[in-house]
Amino acid sequence: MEKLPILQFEEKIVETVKKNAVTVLIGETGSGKSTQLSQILFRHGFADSGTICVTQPRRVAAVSVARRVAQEMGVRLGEEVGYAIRFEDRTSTKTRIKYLTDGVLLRESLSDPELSSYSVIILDEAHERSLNMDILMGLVKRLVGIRSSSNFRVLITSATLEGEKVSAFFDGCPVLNVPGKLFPVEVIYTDDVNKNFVEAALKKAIDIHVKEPEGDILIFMTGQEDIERLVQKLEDRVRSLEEGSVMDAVIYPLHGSLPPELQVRVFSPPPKNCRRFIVATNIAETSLTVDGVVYVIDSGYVKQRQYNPQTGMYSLDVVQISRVQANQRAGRAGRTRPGKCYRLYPSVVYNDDFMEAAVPEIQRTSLAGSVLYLKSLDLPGIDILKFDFLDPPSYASLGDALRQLYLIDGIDENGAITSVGRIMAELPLEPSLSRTLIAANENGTLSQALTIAAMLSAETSLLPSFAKGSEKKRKHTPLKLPDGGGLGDHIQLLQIFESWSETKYDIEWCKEYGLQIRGMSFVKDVRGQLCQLLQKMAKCSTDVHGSHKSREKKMGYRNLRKALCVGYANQLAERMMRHNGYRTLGLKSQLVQVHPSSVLQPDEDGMLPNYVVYHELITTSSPFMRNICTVDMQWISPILKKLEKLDINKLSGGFTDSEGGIEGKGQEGLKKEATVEDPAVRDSKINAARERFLARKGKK
DNA sequence: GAGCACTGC
Repeated sequence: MEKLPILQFEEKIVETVKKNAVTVLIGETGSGKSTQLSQILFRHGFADSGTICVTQPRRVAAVSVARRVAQEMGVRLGEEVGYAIRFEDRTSTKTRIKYLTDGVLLRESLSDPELSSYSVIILDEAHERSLNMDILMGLVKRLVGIRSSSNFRVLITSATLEGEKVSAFFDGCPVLNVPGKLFPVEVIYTDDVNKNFVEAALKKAIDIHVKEPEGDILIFMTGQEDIERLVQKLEDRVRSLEEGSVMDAVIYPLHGSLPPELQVRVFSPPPKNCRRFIVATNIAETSLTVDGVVYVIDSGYVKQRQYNPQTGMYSLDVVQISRVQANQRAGRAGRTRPGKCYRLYPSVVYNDDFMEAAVPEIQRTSLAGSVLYLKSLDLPGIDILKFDFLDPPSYASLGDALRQLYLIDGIDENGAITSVGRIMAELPLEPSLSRTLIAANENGTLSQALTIAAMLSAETSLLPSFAKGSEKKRKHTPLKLPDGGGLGDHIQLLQIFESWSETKYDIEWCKEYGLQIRGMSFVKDVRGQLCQLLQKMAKCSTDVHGSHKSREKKMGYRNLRKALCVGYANQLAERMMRHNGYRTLGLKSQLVQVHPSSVLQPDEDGMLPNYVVYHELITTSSPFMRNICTVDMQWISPILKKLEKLDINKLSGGFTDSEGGIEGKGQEGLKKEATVEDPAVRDSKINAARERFLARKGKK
């Protein structure tokens, strides 16, 4: 085997790590950092006083890299080299090198805040900036100070463009560069800003197909819709080109909601003399690697989910990619031989408009869970509002998290974590669902609530075939699923799982009802894990098996919905007097609709229920509530009272040093947010850039 | 009458 580039730097790496508590390593794709770094340190005795731990952003990566390292070291997987991912721990007391997902490491720090079993922590692929990774970086930075007397070492690997920033965060620690083994990729820009990237991609792809030698083409689009459109157009055009003038072609869509058996098609080699067109989302950027790609076409866009802490609303927007992402996409063309990347945007857009890196998840998501988690760690002298993050979230976002947590009893009016909050933090669920479980345990409906929590955790992977157009293609229409009995989507989810469990988890049953088997077995696993955790925590007072099932059903699942109402205290809505629109009940009232996917139906008078709780707000074509459960008016009055008493300055307790508490800081928070989160600001920025570009072009 | 990008505990 050819020597991996990183091995030439072995001495340099060892020397640097010996002298420094923290080292940043910039390693391009193919440098071998994920498999070699741990082995290098192992060879030089860094595992003598503890385990070397390496985090990976994805489960499959943790497993496959561990397997590879075990093989290279000639040991059995699970012994000297092991891995730990959710539902699966293949480590033993012998383990010296341990691969795990960042989520698992974060959970471990709950029971061992100093992560004392590890002599070295390697945070791999830190530039992906997942929420877990950002919190880990903050925690690890603190550990470096606390464990300074020991030989505790930290390595952080990142992409080229972000390394210096990470180094600055770790007090200017050294940065090592390790080249990759990629082939050169020629980058070709367009002269114009393309209004329609589907058309532009079509033209470019056909152009390559006709003019360029063999090699597969990978095209980056934003989502299922534009992928299907482009695939259709490509098929039409390719068919019209046939009759011997060009080579054959096959066209594959590739995105997350594609059933797994269609996803894996891209891994089987193409027929001879046949060019493959793979039209993909950013799933092909990092998660899946397609061999044989020589040409990449990059639309320059990606679909991103963002959270607005002012309104509690999520939206899914098409946004410009970052330079890091653009380079990652280009790199996909150079894995097997020199390649070409066609960017469907001009170089000035790349240079002047693209952000260096994507907005990190910590600035795009609700922080209730993370804030609760950090509070539960009881870090002495650490105020969550002053926590040292690589990119701090806005004050608005932190304030929103505190408000949410207060309303569901996770923290008290002074912002201190409650005993309920501690239990919530132990559960691998969002706070609203863990609070629901606790309430359900108190009113005898825990078993059903567990099922709902598990179903919601897997929700997107359950109903794949509900997508547009697939109705017609399917051979038989699936049997009709339970409908929640007029009580809403949570009850429907419960009924679906219960029906399945009555068949003893029969796979055929899932097929008949059009449910994804993988999704359903994931639900079963999650439910099992939650049961175990709760039984361990409570010792006596849990009833995870549910002896009151039939009684609950007769009562219209009253206690269960009551428990949901407690957990979703921050997600209440009231129907408007004369129509079926709703207004959310909270600090900022929003006008929202029931999402069309809901099972909730109007009654004989054409009216929807008066009061509901919802799982999330999402703006697509307009603002919607997704996953809705009916509740009674009398359950919500205590919540409304609590809402009146809410004092955000008290909640953010201790954060009143100079500017009069979090409200005073709020403005700063808002401003900051506008630059990273507000779509309107982003759009005007794109337009301005477009104008700048056109003006420049006009001068020539 | 509308539609979910991608991960993870």
